[in-house]
Amino acid sequence: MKDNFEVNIDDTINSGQVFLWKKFDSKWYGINGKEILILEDKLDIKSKNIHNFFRFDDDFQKIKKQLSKDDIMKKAIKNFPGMRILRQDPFQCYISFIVSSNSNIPNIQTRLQKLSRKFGEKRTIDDKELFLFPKPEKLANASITDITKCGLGYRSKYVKKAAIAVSEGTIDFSSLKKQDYQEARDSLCQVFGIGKKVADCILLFSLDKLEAVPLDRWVLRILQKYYSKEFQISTKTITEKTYDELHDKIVEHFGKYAGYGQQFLFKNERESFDKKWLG
DNA sequence: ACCTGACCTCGTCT
DNA sequence: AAGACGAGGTCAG
Repeated sequence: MKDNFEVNIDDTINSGQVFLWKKFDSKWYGINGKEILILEDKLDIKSKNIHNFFRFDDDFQKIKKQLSKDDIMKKAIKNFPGMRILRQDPFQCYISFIVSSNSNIPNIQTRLQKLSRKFGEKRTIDDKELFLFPKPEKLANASITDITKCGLGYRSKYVKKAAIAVSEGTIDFSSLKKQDYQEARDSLCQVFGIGKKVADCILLFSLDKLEAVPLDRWVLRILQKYYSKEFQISTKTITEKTYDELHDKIVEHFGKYAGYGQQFLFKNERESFDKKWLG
């Protein structure tokens, strides 16, 4: 029996992994692909969807214990002990992070909301109008002009091409899940608009690759601030090469659940700067 | 191989 | 109130 009470829903949703969530009164309403999830203060872990989404199949205590290699990480875990990594719908996750590049959370959220409203199916639940995430075919057939209307800017062509790759079967998420981390990442990086960072987000948040560690501006800043000796960080900008070198060092230090670790550090640091989450 | 600049858009700050 | 700034990167040269 897993510790349902230990999950902190607010911290989990507001940790930059999901964007299509909104709180009405005390309930969270969220879109996960073609599902709508509604969360109250207690999670119904008997629900297959909830069990899967919150990764109750992970041994969370063991993961936290394995990650606790140093004081910085211990403190981050202690501050947000109920934050989990979610297992998202892969296509939604894939598009979400393609759209995230060179942007911020409020902007990402707006873009995804507009995309869903324009291209997703409408559902009415509890008097609320919600839109499912668009299907791959729908985005693949959309015009660049219409996608651009959702505020994606130069990312519009990334989204269209990426959606085509999925609808044509060039990208197949169930195969990627079966591949190992490196192999799956290489496949994702073939897609126009996906670099290593975005690939790592997709792998960690939807394809069960817990050793994926997205190295973004924040994580870099965190590593420079607290781990500069540990990981011998010299450069300020991430290049193709330094990305992989750093990643290897991180996995070596934190182990195979390093992705969870990244999430704790990210959440902890951003909270200390009082950055905005979902609005 | 590496490095640098450009890039759409929008919320936020001044 | 208008204008500048920068944000969970990626691509092209």
